[in-house]
Amino acid sequence: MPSNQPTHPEHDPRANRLIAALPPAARARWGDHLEPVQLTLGMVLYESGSTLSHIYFPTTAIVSLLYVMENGASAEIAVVGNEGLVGISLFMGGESTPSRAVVQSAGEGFRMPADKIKYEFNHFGPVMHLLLRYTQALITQMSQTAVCNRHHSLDQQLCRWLLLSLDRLQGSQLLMTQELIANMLGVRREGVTEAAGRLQEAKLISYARGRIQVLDRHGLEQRSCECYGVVKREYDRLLPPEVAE
Amino acid sequence: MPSNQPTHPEHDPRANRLIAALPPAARARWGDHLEPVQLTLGMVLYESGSTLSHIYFPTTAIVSLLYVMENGASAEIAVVGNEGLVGISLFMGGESTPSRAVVQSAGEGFRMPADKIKYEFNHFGPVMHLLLRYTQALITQMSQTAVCNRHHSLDQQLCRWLLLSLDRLQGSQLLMTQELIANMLGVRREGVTEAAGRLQEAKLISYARGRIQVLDRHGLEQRSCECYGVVKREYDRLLPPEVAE
DNA sequence: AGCGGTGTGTACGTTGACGAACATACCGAC
DNA sequence: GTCGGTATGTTCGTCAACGTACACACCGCT
Repeated sequence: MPSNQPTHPEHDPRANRLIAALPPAARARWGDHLEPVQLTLGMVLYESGSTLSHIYFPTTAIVSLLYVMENGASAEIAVVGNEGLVGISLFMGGESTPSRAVVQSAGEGFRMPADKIKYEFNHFGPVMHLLLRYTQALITQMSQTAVCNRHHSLDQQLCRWLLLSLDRLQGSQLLMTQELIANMLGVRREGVTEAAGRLQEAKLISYARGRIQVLDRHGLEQRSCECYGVVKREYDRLLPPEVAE
Repeated sequence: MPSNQPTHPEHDPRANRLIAALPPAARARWGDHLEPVQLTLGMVLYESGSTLSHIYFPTTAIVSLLYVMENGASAEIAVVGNEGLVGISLFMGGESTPSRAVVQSAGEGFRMPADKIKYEFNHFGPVMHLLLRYTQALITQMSQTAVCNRHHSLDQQLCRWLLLSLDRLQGSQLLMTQELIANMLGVRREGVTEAAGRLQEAKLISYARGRIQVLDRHGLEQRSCECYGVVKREYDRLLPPEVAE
């Protein structure tokens, strides 16, 4: 199936909104250091506690930051797509985090060596400020995940999660088994089956064997909790479509 | 009771570990701009969406970052004491956040005007790096709150919360009603009563009318989930007792 | 055509937290 | 000492999610 897979025919870094928002001078500088990468389903970009070698900028892929507990259960902390980057700890100074980054939806992206991004961060104010604003948006997403885990029903959380994923993809289709979604949300697979069944019955989605088609995006937003909106608005506020140069 | 209340007889900024970790030159510079403040129970340091005028450095007080939902229910995102600061969005660039900062345990602290901290952050590398490392530790706490909300029992969460609070205070006593704890954890007050009753029965704590005495800290750690340890280790790793100058 | 693996659906009892309602206990002020 | 407010304790039915177990459906392979 090499037809519909965009096997990087001149893969453009600007497909990542963070890179697109860079000042032209910075984008020109980065060109040399950005390496296109295929991000395959399940690929681990970094492991809990490991020192990162690269920072990743997804374009068509989606990456989950998740924490894996001692007993093996997991919970998603945040999701990163073409609006962001994976590996903030490199420029935040910690070099590693207690979480893991896993490719949740296969696709492409770019990566940049650790030393290069650190140099950029430390020597160019506009780059630094852009990355920090993104980090603040990410913090909001993490916070809201905590709130959502505490107060909202599985149905609401599933809606939120579908919407967050949808925003980071082109089109209205997700390739994602219920098992995988359950791992992300940190719930039972059966629970996802039931919740998804209810959404399907309400004609909001239709799915079959790992292929979820969103039929009524507005309906999903209605059924979702406020968390989705809070996160979305904060990303829009902190990372406007075009960042002034 | 003016005897045991340290009504700032030469209140030392270095009681805040972040300030203590500053290079001497920076600490000297900051002296002029740090204003001692009394932080009273329930005081709101910033409100969701509001632009911050100051950044706060608690010394003996504890501040909760919490999100208040549309229906009024709340959930704590993170807790800040003498190891940190309140108002990261000032230097992260967002100016505001969707959360609220409330004084959870009365005490003292210092504050610094917004423009001063921004200037320090942007012009002095060591200051910037210290603040960013702190921010990463805070991110870990937020992430772990999300995980804990998903997977752990109220008993475990209460232990985690007591330990986190204890680490940010001197002594082994907390002044905190069960009602307040319930608001922080985002659970029912009755649930806290029951969980606290179990802890009391196990001789780990004793409390009476808003006064919680921790009797067996080690026991609390045993009963807590892994989340407490993960957060603690990450703070220790990112903010060592003395930061090299 | 048959087979095995993967993904999904359904059922059952259990449980931890919920919402609501109410009972007690303590403290300080008058 | 009484009173009122605040803090804590207890109960009861409800419910969403859990753990477990198993049935079915679909896909690609030989």
